Amino acid sequence: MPSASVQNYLKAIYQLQETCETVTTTALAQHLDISAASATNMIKKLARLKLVRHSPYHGVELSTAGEKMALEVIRHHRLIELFLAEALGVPWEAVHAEAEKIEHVISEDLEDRIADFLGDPGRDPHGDPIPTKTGFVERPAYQSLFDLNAGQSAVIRRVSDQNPDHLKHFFKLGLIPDATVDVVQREPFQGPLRVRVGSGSEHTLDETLARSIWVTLSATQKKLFKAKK
Amino acid sequence: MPSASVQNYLKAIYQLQETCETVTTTALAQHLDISAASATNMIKKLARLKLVRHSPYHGVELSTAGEKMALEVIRHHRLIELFLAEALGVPWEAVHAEAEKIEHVISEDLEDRIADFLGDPGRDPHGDPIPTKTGFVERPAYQSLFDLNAGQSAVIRRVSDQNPDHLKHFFKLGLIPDATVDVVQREPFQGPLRVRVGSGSEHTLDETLARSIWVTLSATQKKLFKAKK
DNA sequence: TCGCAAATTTAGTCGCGACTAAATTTTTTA
DNA sequence: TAAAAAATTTAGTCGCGACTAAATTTGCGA
Ligand SMILES: [Mn+2]
Ligand SMILES: [Mn+2]
Ligand SMILES: [Mn+2]
Ligand SMILES: [Mn+2]
Repeated sequence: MPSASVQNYLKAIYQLQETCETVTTTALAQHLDISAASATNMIKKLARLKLVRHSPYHGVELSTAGEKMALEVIRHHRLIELFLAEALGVPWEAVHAEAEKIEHVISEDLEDRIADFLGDPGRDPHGDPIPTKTGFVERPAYQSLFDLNAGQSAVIRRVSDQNPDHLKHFFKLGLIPDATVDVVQREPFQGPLRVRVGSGSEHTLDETLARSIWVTLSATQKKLFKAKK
Repeated sequence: MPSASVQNYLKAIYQLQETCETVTTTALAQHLDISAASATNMIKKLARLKLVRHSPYHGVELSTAGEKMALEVIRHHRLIELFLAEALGVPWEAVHAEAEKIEHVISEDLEDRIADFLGDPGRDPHGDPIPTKTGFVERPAYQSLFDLNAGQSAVIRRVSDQNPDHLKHFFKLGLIPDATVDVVQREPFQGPLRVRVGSGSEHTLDETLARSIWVTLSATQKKLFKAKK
């Protein structure tokens, strides 16, 4: 039974590993909003516990045990998010903060009951995959909405749950998992993006927002892409 | 936002005050399963925070602010117990341990949603009254099942949720709030008690068990009592 | 390749909430 | 009512997880 702190560190390292192969002390510190010295401290502790491999000055990497533990916390987190949304109607921009605390205090039995209640769901409200009890998790290769070109059409698969204000905005615009978006216009030089949501309203998204949304190209698009080749 | 420790101490003091007027350091320490020195330490901190009045060597008493805070935690605890039982089918002997941890991490908004979901309930699964949001709580004058005499009939109002094994046993025997019990036989000298549950099976309860069940005399009994006078 | 800036680690400290051992106060009992 | 016992507080320590300031290492640009 690792402390809530250890759990949060492992989760953070896991999440950072999803983008960068090796996680730096500074990245970890920034992600958790603590000092770099504190991060070093905990990294050394995690290394002592064989939950990470630490190459001093060069970064940190989860061990098999560490990754397993991270996935357990993430499973708790995402199940709780979905449960709060489904059972209690907690709005999707609020579930993350709530789950961030509850994830550390529920028993395995409660975890199982929640999973059962939800029918063993595969995704949390933001489209993030929920790891299985056995520690397996999907790693779908999505692309950022920001990387699309004008004229392309895509299906939203996941949105970042880090910023409640962004989430609220996305919800209002209908930018939620499974929604269809067409890139109407694309400004050059990392400029903003104009999208049509479903077959309805059009909205402008700046880089930060567009980078918080991950999509897959819709079927017709993929065909087109193949044809070009 | 007081720490979970502070919350647990306040709750413990509140619960001890329900029986003894003034709470001793030792009683508090035993209740929380910590050393007396640790209790003294925290008592001094709570006194500094104006949450208790401390008369050194003589005991501790909640201030108005301390009682209010205790009731907030207790409200969380009992709402969570009932919610886990109702929404997820967590058995009544398990809800207490689970709520003991979750009570410290839910937001006010989540508290409200849970209360709403449950229809603003008055009692937790063990029959304990749930304080209102405004800090009001019933203080019904029940009597212990152990204090009844042979021939008396009563309705169970509340059972102690402290011991999961006892709770499991009570449940198996049908000794739950609103059940009717008749005292069939009463051994002298604090001896065990024989009761009929509902109009069904008979069971024997020793002192500890019988003292964990609180009842009100059933209507007919009260009449009899009046008549005698 | 050298020097500098950035990243990282080390050293030392703090608050929290626990502990044990010892001192003190209160209560009980002979 | 004085001594013994019990309860309580004080004194000092510890692990945890944070911090700042200082030292060290790394890597990059001139
Ligand atoms: Mn967390
Ligand atoms: Mn999420
Ligand atoms: Mn608690
Ligand atoms: Mn209860």
